[in-house]
Formats: sequence, C-alpha cells, structure tokens
Amino acid sequence: MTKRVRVRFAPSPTGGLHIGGVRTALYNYLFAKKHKGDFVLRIEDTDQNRYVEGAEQYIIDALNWCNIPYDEGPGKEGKYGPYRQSERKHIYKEYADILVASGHAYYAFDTTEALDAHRMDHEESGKTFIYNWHNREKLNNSLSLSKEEVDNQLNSGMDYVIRFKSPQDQKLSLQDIIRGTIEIDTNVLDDKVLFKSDGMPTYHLANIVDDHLMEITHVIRGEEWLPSLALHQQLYDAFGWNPPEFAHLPLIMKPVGKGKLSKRDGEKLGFPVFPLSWNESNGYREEGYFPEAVINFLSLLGWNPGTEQEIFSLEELTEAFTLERVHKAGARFDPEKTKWYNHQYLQQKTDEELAVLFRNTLNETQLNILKERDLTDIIKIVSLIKVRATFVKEFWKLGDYFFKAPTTYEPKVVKKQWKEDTPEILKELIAILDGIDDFSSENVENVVKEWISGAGLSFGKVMPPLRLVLVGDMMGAHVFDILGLIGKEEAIARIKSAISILS
RNA sequence: GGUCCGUUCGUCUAGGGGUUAGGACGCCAGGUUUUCAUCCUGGUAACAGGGGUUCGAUUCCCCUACGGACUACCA
Repeated sequence: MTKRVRVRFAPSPTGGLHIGGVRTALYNYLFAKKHKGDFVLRIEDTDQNRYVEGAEQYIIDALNWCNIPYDEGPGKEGKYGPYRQSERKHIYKEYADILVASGHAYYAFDTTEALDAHRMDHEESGKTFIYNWHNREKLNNSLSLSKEEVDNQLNSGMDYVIRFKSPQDQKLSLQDIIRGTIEIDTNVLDDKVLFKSDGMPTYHLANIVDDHLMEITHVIRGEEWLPSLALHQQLYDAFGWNPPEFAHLPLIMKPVGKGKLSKRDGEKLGFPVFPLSWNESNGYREEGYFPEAVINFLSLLGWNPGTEQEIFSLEELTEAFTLERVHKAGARFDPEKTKWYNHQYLQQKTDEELAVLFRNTLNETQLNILKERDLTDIIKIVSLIKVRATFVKEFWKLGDYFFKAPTTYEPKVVKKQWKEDTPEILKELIAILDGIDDFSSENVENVVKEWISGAGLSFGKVMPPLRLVLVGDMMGAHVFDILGLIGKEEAIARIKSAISILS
C-alpha cells in the first residue's frame, strides 16, 4: 500500500501572497486532490524580524477566494499541528542537537561582523567566501576550538549558531520530478546555519523537521529552492529519514524586462500581482476578475495538459494535472491573456448571476435609476451587453443608454450621420413608432423596416441617426433591442430631444 | 565572480530523429452585425549560434551565447 499523499504550501508571512505564490499553492492543491491526499498550510514564521501583521490572514483569505482551501493548517488543526513554526519552536533545538551529537553539525561562534569582514576580503581579491571544509578549521567554532573552550563559550551564554558540516569530496545525485537528476559536488556547498543565535531554527532545519513530522510526501516549491536541495537531501540522510519527492516549479517572470515577477511590478505596469488587495496594491478580486479565471490562467502558466483545451474548471484541472507535464523554463506573465480568460468566464455566467453582480458595481445614483426597472429588464439588458465586457464593472458604461438618454452626441458621428434631411426623416419615424402597439423588439423592427422600404428611404439614412439619438454614439446593442427595452415613450422623447439639440 | 537550472512564433505553449513545426493570447485582413463588441474565416510569426553522432537533426551529445535562480544567523 502506498502512503497517503500529503503536500504542503509553506509561505512566510512577510507580506501579501503574490500571484507566483498562488500558483505554487494551486499546483500543490491540484496534486493533493488528484491523489486524494491532503493539502497542508504551514506558516514559516521563524524570522521574527520580517513578520508582517495580517499577512497570515491574507494568505488564508487569498486561498479561500481562489477556492483552493487547505485541509490542515492554522484554524484547521489536524493531528500534525501546530502549523505555525513559531508555535513549534520547542521542537527544533532537539533535532539540531541530534545532528551535533552525530557529528553532522557543529557550534559556531563567529560574529556577523567577523564573517562580513571575511566576505569583504574575499570579494576584494575576486574570490567567494564559503564557510565550509576548506576554512572551518581556521574559524571560530567547535571544530577548531578545544572542548574546554567550546564548553566555556556555551556556558558563558555567548551567542552561537549550529552549522551543518558539509562533507568534502562527495558527489551528490539529486532527483527532481520536473528536472530529473541533478549532480552536485559537495565541495562547493557551504556549512549552512541550521539554528540561529536567537533560538529559532533557520528555514532549512525547520522545513526538513516539519516535513518529516507532518509526513509530507511531495515537496512542490519554487525553483528558487533548487540550490538548497543538496542541503535538504543531506539533512534527511543525516537524520536517517526517508526524504519526500521534490518538484521545483519554474518561476514566473516579469511581463517586460528582466527577472522574476515582483510585488512592485503590478503598480509599475498596471496589472494586479496580488489575488486580493494588499496595502496600496489592488488585487485581482478588486479589479473584477473571477477567481476561476485567475486560477485557469495561472494553471496554464508553466503547465499544460498536452491537449488543446484552454478552459478548465478546477475539477478538470485536478483531473488533468501532473507534475511531469510542468514546463522547465520560467514563464513571462501575460496580463492580456488574463483578461481574455476573464472575458471567457464572464460569458459563461448566467444573466441572472451577472445582473446581481452588476448591481454590486453601481453607485447610489445609478442604483436609483436601476430601481425603476423590472429585474427581467435588467437581466435582458445584461444579456445584451455582456459580450462586449471583460469585467462586470464595465456594464454601466457599456449599457448606460438603456437606463438614461444620452447627454452628449459624439461630434464625429454627428458630422458624418446628421444630414440636412435627418430631422424630417426622424419626425416621420416618430409618427411610425407612435402608431405601434406591440413595442417588442421584433415587431418594431418589422414595422420600421417595412416603413423604410415602403417610403423609399435608405437604411443608411435612418439607422445610423437613430442609433446616434438613442445611444449618443455609434456603438451598443442592436438598435431594435434598445427600442424594445426603453419603450415607446422614451424612444420618442430621445428622438425629439436630439432633433431640437442637433438641428 | 562561483554553483545550479533553463532556451520552439512578441507572449503562454504542443511536438519530437524524416511534420506544410500544431494550438492559444496579441496583432492584421475579410465575412456577419447597415454600429461597436462578440462570433466565423484567413493571415502574420518560432526551433539562440557553432560543432559533432546519423542516410537524415528542431529533436541526442558537446561547446559558446543568452536568460534565470541561488550565493544571509531571509524565507
């Protein structure tokens, strides 16, 4: 029997979770659900200096909005809790001590200043300072000092850290589900700090201990962790634990320019990088994106199913997702395609749903205007304008002529369409419209078209000016649908008003 | 600088020893709508370069170039 799949998303609460983090969470979620496993949220808050108030709640809210909730984590305690590393503080020292006792780690007393000085020295001579086998004997640690000196240092309450003793002359062969085998020479590795002088573990130690204790089977994380894989593999070996499988995801890059997508790019380039608003930055939710659209777009950024399907529900994604099909290279973020997805999802919504969402985008004045209309009218109007929209918040602008007469007439259109005989023609049209009892779109269309043909008029003389007086511009829904919805009285009023203004 | 990872249309990508190198976004054109948008049809546009291996490389190998990540008592 194979082990139950358990994956974790392990963000650091140092700010808003950006879209790259959301994708990492999404892939973890999809993998877990595909294998009927557990998706764990673990908060990696071992650095107290970088802790940001509200960031953890933001992460939780963001996952919920995206509809990729976790099975275990803060507020959903399972048998592996607690799920905040700050609340697991007491656990880690014991494991660091085990490694010291087994000779895999050692105490180091070097001050930050001393190490910085070494780095500066090396840099000046064009070399890189690496704290490892080739110089650790010359530094200030429990391998270079005598046992008495070490005991004295420890007992004196002096600051110390615990470093991993990286081996010399070993070739490591690491496995990654996405990248295959990676060969590393341990001579280039440094003796990473596992336990800090403030009594907290570093990411590396906490991560390995927690993944082991929480029985994580697959570690799916960003490519920025790939260089740490060698250390993590060695830690599992040093503890004698079976490591999970690893998959390092390609990074999401800036739409333009160099480097990975950063939290600042959104404001600079005018698109959201956060799922929900964070501080001054607008989120996808506030910009009017549907979570399904964001998730669909994100899922295809670095992964594809090998088919030509582009639109996926979360269920379909869960079904289709495999780590093996994750692309290796980083992907540039494309704000345009996100909009296309939103447009697609907007078209899929029912008119009833959209009518409700539409109301929520309106201000008081607009709502008062809306009050005078039947809900069935509003639903009908929504059905007519939605094809033009990417966001629900565009509805008012795209369809305000359904609710109120135009206040201005686009000058370019007036110049082109408002001819000398236009007022006369429109006056005749008023008479025709006035005589119609069944003012449905279809009937009005039949009657008006008959009149145009019968009177020997051209459609070009009638239809463009009619649209102009109804809408104020050459845009919008089918003219007769507009007529049918605003009704006879309003239609005639708009024509009369335009004649008096434009003649 | 060092280490590691990568490189197919502008972008996201499929493919993989013999293909007209496929799709999507964007852009352009035509059709529909006597409007705009949608929609439909078509078009534009790619295997980074150089060496191998091979009858044949875009596909396999090597080198170079370029891109990216990491290089903290941050994650």
